[in-house]
Amino acid sequence: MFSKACEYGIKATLHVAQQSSQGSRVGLKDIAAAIDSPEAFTAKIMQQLSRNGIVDSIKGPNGGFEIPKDKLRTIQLIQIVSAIDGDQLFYGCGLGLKQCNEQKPCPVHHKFKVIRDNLKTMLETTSIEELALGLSDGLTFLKR
Amino acid sequence: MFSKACEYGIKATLHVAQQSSQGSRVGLKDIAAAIDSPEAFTAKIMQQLSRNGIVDSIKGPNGGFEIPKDKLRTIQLIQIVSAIDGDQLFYGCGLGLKQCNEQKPCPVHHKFKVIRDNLKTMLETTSIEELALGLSDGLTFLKR
DNA sequence: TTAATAAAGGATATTTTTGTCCGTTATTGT
DNA sequence: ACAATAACGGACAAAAATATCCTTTATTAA
Repeated sequence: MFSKACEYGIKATLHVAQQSSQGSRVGLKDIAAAIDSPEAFTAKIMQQLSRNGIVDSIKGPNGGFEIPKDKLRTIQLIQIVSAIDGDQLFYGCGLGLKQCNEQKPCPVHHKFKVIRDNLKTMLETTSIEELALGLSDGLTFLKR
Repeated sequence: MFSKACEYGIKATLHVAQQSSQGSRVGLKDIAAAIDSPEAFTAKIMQQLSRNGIVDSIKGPNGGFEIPKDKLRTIQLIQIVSAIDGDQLFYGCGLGLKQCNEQKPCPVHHKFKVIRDNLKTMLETTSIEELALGLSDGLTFLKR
């Protein structure tokens, strides 16, 4: 469904969000440990998230990554997915046709549209904040 | 969503199905042309489909691939996807966790389950036959 | 101002996916 | 039997995704 990079990106963002909601800034090592991901690769993904304005990055001692508390509520899952994997998943043809639309649909076009629209809506309406809450409450997990 | 191999596999199967419903057997060249795919790579995929009993393959002159008419109705999309991409898409964790279930769910577990179940049901209930019909009727297309 | 810290970024390596090439095997018609 | 046909299968090649390494840049505190 999502690329490995995107999976890491979502998990990393959620960890940063959860820590930010507690007022803590987190470093790369901490993130990689929390989500069980390769550190250097995760660094690349954090750069993408930072460039896309999803997390703030601070250099130097006591630096790290954070998300301002008032911003938590405004970030939806789809922003992370779009930033890392693009939006081919939502708009591209399920069978990979260059052009596929209502006028000239592939055989699965209509059936797929329903699924993709559901997925897109779910990602659009799911905030980082609500998911981070589940982590804080110990109801959900980022590794294992 | 699906791998390129799987996209080719679905398109190839549908082309074979459509031709089989007209009583014609089709060769590799014909398939690759019909679905606009690399011939040699498509050959590998046809082998997988053949080994998995999704298409029959016949060697020698006038050989090629076909699906017995009475079998068309019984093949669902999910068989092709499972044969080529496996069922990680339906059962694996959306964030790539090794273990992710009701007891120890990832943050998107519940929201994802809905989407994946919808997808799985759609693939389980969509037959090759009905999709091939759309092709025969000129309502849907395998390339462009 | 220097040393330490931590992210940024460029270069490189590894693995997986996608794609190609070519000899082998089975089948058919002559 | 023989030549032609077409799928099979193994080896190889290219591209993309994943992952690592190392130097540079910014920031902080002593």
